Amino acid sequence: MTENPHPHSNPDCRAVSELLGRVGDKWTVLIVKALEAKPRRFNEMKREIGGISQQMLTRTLKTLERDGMVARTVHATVPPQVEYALTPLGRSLAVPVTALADWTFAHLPQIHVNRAAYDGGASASQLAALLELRGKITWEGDLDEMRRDRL
Amino acid sequence: MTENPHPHSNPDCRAVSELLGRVGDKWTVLIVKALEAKPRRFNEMKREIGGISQQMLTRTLKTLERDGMVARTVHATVPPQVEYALTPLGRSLAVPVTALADWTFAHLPQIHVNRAAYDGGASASQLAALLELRGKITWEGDLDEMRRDRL
DNA sequence: AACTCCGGTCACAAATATTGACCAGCACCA
DNA sequence: TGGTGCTGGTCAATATTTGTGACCGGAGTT
Repeated sequence: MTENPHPHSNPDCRAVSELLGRVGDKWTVLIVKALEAKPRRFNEMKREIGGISQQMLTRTLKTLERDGMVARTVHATVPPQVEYALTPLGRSLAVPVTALADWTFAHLPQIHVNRAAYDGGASASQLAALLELRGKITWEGDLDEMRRDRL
Repeated sequence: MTENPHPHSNPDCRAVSELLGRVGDKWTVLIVKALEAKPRRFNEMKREIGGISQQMLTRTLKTLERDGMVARTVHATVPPQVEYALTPLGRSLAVPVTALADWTFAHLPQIHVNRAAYDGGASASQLAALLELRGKITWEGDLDEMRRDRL
């Protein structure tokens, strides 16, 4: 309590952690990654990301817009198209976010093996063998279901 | 639809996004950052991070352990001490996570200005001026309260 | 004897995420 | 002329996650 000479002690932690919660958010990362390539329209992103609900997409985009990372442009065309693009700030965010996404992608198989091993050593070796053979998980959902059953 | 030559198209997206949800999680980031410096014990972390409930700390640590990023060691001493440390995988995760945390810390003031500006241009300029003068927000909670009032 | 710290777990309440329906306008197709 | 689908959303209800406070046993402290 009386001691906090740590580099990231309480006062900063609070504000940083709040922002981290948004910036490191699952959907935020995916949206930033998507917009990094090129600006997109609403449903275009929805389709590409896949698995995101309209509401979450709307909400996350609105938050990102508020934070000044995404610019929202309404083209008053026949069917009103709304284009989302990364601002300079958003583009600077894309750097660490991309790093995180790349790490995630690179270590995904390893983590699935770890999970299987943790959940029950029984079939873990088999799964590990499978992974060795295939180099990558064929359909990640299968593994997820397996672990859910065990939990 | 018929076109998805994108580097991160749907099938992978699902698995990646699930993992991103954990890896980019607010508490995960803070825990990894804390453990990056040195291994810690349970209540030690709880005190240092501050604002995390026991349950969330337990839960997050358990998840990290399952994913093989954190090693849990129980010292069967007089009061059983539990030490958490980053595994090699965890340490490799610390790299992008640190990058994200650093970005967050660096751009925190800017984002607070953006938010204030978005919420109501009225006091935004004043806030911006304040920020210019101080170089950093004195107490972030104040700004948060302001924006909450507006929403 | 009463209190506190250790590392949790449990049940419950509150916040948050996701689902699915719906909206209005226009285009395409038959 | 009516059915279908696309545009970018909003809304209510529900599922999931997160946070709260109490409790646990054992040991040391006062």
